[in-house]
Amino acid sequence: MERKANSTNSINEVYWTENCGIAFTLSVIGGRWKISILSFLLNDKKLRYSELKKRLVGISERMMISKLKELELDGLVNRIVHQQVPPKVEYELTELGHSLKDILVLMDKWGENNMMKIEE
Amino acid sequence: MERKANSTNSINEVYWTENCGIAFTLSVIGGRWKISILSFLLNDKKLRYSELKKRLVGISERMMISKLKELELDGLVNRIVHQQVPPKVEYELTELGHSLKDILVLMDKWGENNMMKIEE
DNA sequence: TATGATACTGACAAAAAAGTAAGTATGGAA
DNA sequence: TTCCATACTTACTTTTTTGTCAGTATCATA
Repeated sequence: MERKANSTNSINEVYWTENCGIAFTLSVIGGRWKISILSFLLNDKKLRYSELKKRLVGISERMMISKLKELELDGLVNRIVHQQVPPKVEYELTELGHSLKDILVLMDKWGENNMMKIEE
Repeated sequence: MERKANSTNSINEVYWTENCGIAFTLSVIGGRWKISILSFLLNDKKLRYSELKKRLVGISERMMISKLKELELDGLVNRIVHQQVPPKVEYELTELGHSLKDILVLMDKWGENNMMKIEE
């Protein structure tokens, strides 16, 4: 979570995300959980925190919150808070989030088609 | 490099790459360097190890080799060895590698379009 | 006989990402 | 008055990825 601003690692990442659209896109959707979150929101339109968590098999509270927060900060998802107890918070894609649809669909197809060819 | 086969981390990754095309695709092109390597090979057709390295600003020998090896193992690049001294080794995309073109192009466009909207 | 060019290797260290476990706040229902 | 459900927090540990640095092999050429 804490990034060392001038580690070589960080310098390299910044260089590439600033100079390459693909690297930038990857920085936004990369990692273990973000694409799964985006996919579920793409299908289900709007989901409560707890509903999303149920779908994300294996995820921990910490990852849930931290990835949702990153996605929100990046403007890909909206966080809708209902003032009630117990709390109810829903998540949905923003327009920007929706604009990733083509990429996600293509990636899904490619994966489905080639999973069997590549044995990792 | 060494993965603990039954860490939760690894279990989660396996679960998602096996059950989700997108996650699988991400496992193949994710990380700091792979997409850059693929992009350069997509543009330049065929490149020597040293030529590729020059383009990959900031990369170390270790990362070069290890990422090239992974890409080769996954069947995305061909490694062409010329029997001569000093050594000459060229890398090019396979057909499978080329089939990622649409995804990479879309990702590039999306990144270029949205880089300014998202300030990280 | 030493040097140079190229494509690597390997042991180790730092950084980043992911996971664990135990909390907190709220107000209505039992 | 204690308990419950939900959406988080927080401090800490483990795992994974990335980077550093100093090698190695080959043979033609100087």
